[in-house]
Amino acid sequence: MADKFYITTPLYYVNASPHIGHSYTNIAADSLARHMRKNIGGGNVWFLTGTDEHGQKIQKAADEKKLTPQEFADRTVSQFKLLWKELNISYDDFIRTSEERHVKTVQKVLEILYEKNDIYQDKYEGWYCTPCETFWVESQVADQLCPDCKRKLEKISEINYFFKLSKYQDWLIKYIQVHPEFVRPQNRYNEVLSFLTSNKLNDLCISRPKERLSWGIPLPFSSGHVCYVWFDALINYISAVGYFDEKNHYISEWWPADLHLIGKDILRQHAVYWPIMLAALGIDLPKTIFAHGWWLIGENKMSKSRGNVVNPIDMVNQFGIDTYRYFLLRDVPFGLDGNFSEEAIIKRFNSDLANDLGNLVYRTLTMVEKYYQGAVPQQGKLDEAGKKIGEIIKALPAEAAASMKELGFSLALEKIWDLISLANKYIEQKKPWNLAKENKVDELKAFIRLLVDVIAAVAGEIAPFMPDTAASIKAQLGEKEIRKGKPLFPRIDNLRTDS
RNA sequence: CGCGGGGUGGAGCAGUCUGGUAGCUCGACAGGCUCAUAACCUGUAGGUCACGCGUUCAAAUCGCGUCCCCGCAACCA
Repeated sequence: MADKFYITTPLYYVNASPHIGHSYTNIAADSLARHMRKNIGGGNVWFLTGTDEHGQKIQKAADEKKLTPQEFADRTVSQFKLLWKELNISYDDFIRTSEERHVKTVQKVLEILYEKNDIYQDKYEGWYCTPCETFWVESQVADQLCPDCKRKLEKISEINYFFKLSKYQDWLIKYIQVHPEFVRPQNRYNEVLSFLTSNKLNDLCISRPKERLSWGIPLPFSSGHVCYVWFDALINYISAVGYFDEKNHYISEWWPADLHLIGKDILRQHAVYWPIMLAALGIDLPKTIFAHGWWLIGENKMSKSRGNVVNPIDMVNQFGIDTYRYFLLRDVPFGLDGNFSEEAIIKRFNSDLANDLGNLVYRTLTMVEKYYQGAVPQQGKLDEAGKKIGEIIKALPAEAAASMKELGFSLALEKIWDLISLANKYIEQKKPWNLAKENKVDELKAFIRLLVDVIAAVAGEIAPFMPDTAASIKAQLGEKEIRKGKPLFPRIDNLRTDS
């Protein structure tokens, strides 16, 4: 039974400011966390996010700004925290890989695996790509260029430590085969499985010599090395919510994670390295790793070099928090890539938020004011169409929950909007202004009350996605008397094309 | 023989696995209504489902082939 829900986002690398992609992951995670809190109780949900702060790139970036790596990281961390506040991200914990609790756990993990001989020392001779921080074996390299980035590789020879990924490859394949829910969506699952079955895993080099990199977690068994960032970073998921006891058993009230939410670019680390690390430690695996898609800017990939990176704060300032959250979760099915543009946001804003939702709330409350001086009437006898809407209201939470279970944010919102649209149609059908003229008192009362019930239900269901809007609607509905406010989403006038 | 995604009314997409009236949102046009944010409701137009061949009683959907588009340096969700 789902009596607890532990959800994580990736730890964001602090070498640059947050962008739309970071915000996408956290908004999705936040909506899910809020949804689950509603369903299983706030105390049963744990939502973790944080930052990944070690490694060469951070050290380099810090050097350029004449800061220590820690000072540099602190600056970016405050940007992330500010953004999460702006976006109403309700995380329960924020972990930084530079924190003591994390460092200690990583070192413990290293010790355990070293004692177990799953980490071994070897002389590494081969090719190293400094910008990528990646090792390559002879067979992968052509023309002394990095297979990934095509830049020149360095030939190096040094003592390093390796984690025995290869030992667990067959085990992992079997595990994934019998756990179809381990990686989602389906295409990513297929991708991982085919990668595992068609390649032989190399052991993972998990150390970096200190002379090359000092900004990292020191290996407990070698004073000359620090830990490779990915190996360090993944451990956050357990270092944040538990500890190892004297017998090296991992103790946690939250682990295993129910969901690791990630972007599609970091699937391999999460679906291959991480489960093997856990298996080697004798720790349960997370239930599901879900890799979502990317936002393309117009038709292009977002990239710093193209200079088309979208700043989430700008979007929030321009369109509002809830509009931004709604757009990201509604416009594209979770898992697929999407096209981001201001035009697309405006379109969604005007049609879904202003015309459908905002207008329904506004027109309904106006009728409550006009016909009942602001007092919401009692429920009454409904016609067939009205009864049907009543049933849909009752069924909506379960409908939305079913979609959310599959991380179908877009679908869940569609279902909510189906009700909104139905209500708008029903108004047209009942013509309340005629009921009022014809003095059909009971029918009008029951009708208006149904509309209010629709709005209340909608407010309840959109709360995980648009917390402020939901709160505003609830406030406007009031206790006994409504307190109508200004339109929730005043239309954005397209004619205004100033610069 | 590189890998992957895709080509469905003006735009964006669903449908393809499990063949059988081609659906949704936006846009356009017309009408209705007035409680409402020029909103809402109804209706209309618009598609040889990239192309060819094949399987089948029947193909957007299955098979084979062809063409075209996008991504595949780093940063990074």
